[in-house]
Amino acid sequence: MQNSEALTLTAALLAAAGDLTQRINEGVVARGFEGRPAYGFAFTRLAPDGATVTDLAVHLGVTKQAASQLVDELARKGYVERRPHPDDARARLVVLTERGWACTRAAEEAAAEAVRAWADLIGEGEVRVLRKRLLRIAPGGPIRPAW
Amino acid sequence: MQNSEALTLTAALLAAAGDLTQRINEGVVARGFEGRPAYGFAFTRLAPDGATVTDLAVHLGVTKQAASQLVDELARKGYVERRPHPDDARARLVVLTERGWACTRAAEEAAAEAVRAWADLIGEGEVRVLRKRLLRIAPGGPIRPAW
DNA sequence: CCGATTGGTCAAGCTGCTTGACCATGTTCA
DNA sequence: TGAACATGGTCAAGCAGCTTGACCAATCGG
Repeated sequence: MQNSEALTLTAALLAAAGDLTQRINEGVVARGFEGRPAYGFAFTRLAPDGATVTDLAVHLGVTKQAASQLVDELARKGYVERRPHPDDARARLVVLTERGWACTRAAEEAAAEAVRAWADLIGEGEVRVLRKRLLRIAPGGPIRPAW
Repeated sequence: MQNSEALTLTAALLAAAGDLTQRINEGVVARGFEGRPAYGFAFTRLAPDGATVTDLAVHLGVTKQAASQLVDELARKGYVERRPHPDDARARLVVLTERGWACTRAAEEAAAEAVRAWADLIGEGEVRVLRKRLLRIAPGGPIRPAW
């Protein structure tokens, strides 16, 4: 492989990720929620049964202070609540509110819609393959701004 | 496709892009250059014959002020020079210095090395396919932080 | 040849992150 | 048991990298 092709691949990855992220956010906003892209990725961690700020920080690849600020923001907008942790009095469990669930569903819808546009370009099967390869390559990579 | 899979795909894209970007930057630093990931993407635009600040801004998806600041930074570190533009006295042509070329080559090497690690995981052919699909999907997407 | 456009910079401000300090609770082990 | 250390969380301050706004010089278009 020629050298510059590797940089091209990186640029293409960034472009694809940025494109998708942007479309999802626009879709969420269009559905009546205010937010920035980070919300969706936070939701995927909070979704099942909630998580602690530290959990969230690890998932997003930021400091716990940054995660705490994000939670503040989400709470201020009514998407999440901080509850006492059942097992550990130091910790607080961050859980989605009803509105938070609604926003999560909106994000999933918007994401599915954006991906559908890709499927029209390269086929649904190829999209699935793409996803599979990527998960294989960077399983635990940071879900963060790339630069 | 189930809804949440679309968000997973996005996360995987971000993770892969972030992973690769990080590795490249580390590789460049390890080769004795100081820099941040944006440099590499700037270089790909400046590489052949230079470019104007506005060109660079479009390529990176930022304002021309931001691009100008980046050029300041690159110039301060000796990677680029601002020259008068041959055809347009308003414009200035930003060109790579010898050190800039060296850093560009280092970035390409580091990128190739990082991608090689992927080839070990999914095969070189698959990497090529991946690149092809991505270029098809988001040809002119913004080369920018995703959120 | 004059108004509108384009390339570029300066200045100020803001957002989202970081580092550092700190407190409360939990865990470990002599 | 209790002293030392580890862990979850917040508050505060600072900073990097971007934005908006204002402006100047050069070019283009009628």
